[in-house]
Amino acid sequence: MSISNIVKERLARRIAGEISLSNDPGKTMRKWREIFHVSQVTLAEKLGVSPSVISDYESGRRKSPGAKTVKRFVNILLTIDEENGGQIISAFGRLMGVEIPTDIILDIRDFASPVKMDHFCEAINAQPVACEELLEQDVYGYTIIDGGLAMRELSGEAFTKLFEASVQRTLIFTNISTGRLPLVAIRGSQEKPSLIVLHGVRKIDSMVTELARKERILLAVSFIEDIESLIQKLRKLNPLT
Amino acid sequence: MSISNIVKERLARRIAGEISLSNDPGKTMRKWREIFHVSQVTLAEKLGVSPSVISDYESGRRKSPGAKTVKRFVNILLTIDEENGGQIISAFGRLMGVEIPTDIILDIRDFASPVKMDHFCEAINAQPVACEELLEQDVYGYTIIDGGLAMRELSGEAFTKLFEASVQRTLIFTNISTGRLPLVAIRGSQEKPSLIVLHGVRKIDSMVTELARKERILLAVSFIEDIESLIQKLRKLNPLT
DNA sequence: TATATAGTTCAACAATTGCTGTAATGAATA
DNA sequence: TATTCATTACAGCAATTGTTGAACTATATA
Repeated sequence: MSISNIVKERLARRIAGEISLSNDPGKTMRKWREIFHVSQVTLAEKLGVSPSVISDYESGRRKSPGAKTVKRFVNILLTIDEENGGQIISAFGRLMGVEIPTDIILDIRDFASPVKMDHFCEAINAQPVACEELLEQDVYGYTIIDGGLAMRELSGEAFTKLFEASVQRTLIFTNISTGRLPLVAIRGSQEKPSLIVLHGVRKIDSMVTELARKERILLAVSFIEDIESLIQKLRKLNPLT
Repeated sequence: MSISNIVKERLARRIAGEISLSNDPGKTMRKWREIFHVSQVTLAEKLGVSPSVISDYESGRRKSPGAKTVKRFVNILLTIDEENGGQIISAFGRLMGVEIPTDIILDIRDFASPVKMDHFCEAINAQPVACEELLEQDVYGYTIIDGGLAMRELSGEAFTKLFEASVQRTLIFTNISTGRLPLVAIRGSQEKPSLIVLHGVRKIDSMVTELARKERILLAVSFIEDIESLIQKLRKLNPLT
């Protein structure tokens, strides 16, 4: 069994588990479909059903998909990703050594080609607040984290793993008040993200900007309205085709 | 969120995932019900349904349980275990740091009170082949591993974790040919099981017995017919009540 | 502005689930 | 051996799923 197959199976189990245990399985299915950047139409095609089926699930008209449906759904998503080179599977693979609950990950993506940090920040209405001199450099992907959940559930070890998986990438923390915790956690990490974006901060802390400067990480604060728009804007940035 | 709650949620996700992705969800449900030592009648009671419902799933008359059913099923199993002190949850918790696929674990149990190794061996028709002088000592539980799967899927790190989680317990490897790999993997581990049972070995290797002697682990070979009987016999050993 | 593309909503209907209750089987034990 | 206890098997019924297909709403884009 190849390493990527192991990652694939673990990811499959996690997605299936998350759907089955969700209070709103349809919403969770949508989340995963969107993480895999598959349209309802394409998904329906591959499943051999009409698009309305997918919509009915996601909108909650069908509330409790059967095990068979969940299985087919998960397998198709993973197959589609494999056909496209397995980018999403491998992005998750990097996070797998330590068990990071998938529900803290709101989105994850590798770019088709590098994106300049200033372009990235612009896209999500983010103001740099430390290490602005790095704005010309590139990032190769991003991970959006539910900061509140992460604060509560992630161990130090898991944080380290998250940073290691984010080299040359952007880490976006939503749902946080000051941004202290992630920046304290990062202190002294060997491997770390190139760009950290905070979203939903109430007040920007001088301690936080100082830490970012010490670690030489470009820190930015996004003023985009809500998390939904944040995800949408980034999806449109540098698509595969 | 307490540590045991995190373990509980991870375990829930895994079980739910395993059921949904299984080719035979009913069979997987039965497996987990049995690991938690719950009868169909008790489970049905807690779920507020008739026992035939459980039977219909497990026998395959209902082939594809809905997400809601899976969720209720998993939650009830975990709740029942919590009411009994959470022994199974914590047994799995010890295995959680490294992601060990749950399907390599055929059964896992902590005893209500210590069991002498010779009594343990007798119950499963096992002949000691190394360190027989330890037969008077106690074990506090056991884990049955699908050896074939473990060989193929477990990393060295995961093996170490498995041994660490098995201190003062018995590790039973089924489905193996020589038993070399687990005993090589154990070499030099700080923490290790007290008793290793091999089941299904074709020929017993002098290298294997030597390794066991060096590590001072009682090694035994079980001649019980099949894995099913092995599981059954052990279930009857030193039950909770 | 026409024309894709993505998604929603819903009527309709067969198949299956989710459930009860009862009868039957089997195994363990007083 | 009679009596539990655990499980199976199944008839039967309401609710829901799984499915199609058509009509409809956005939102881009040529």
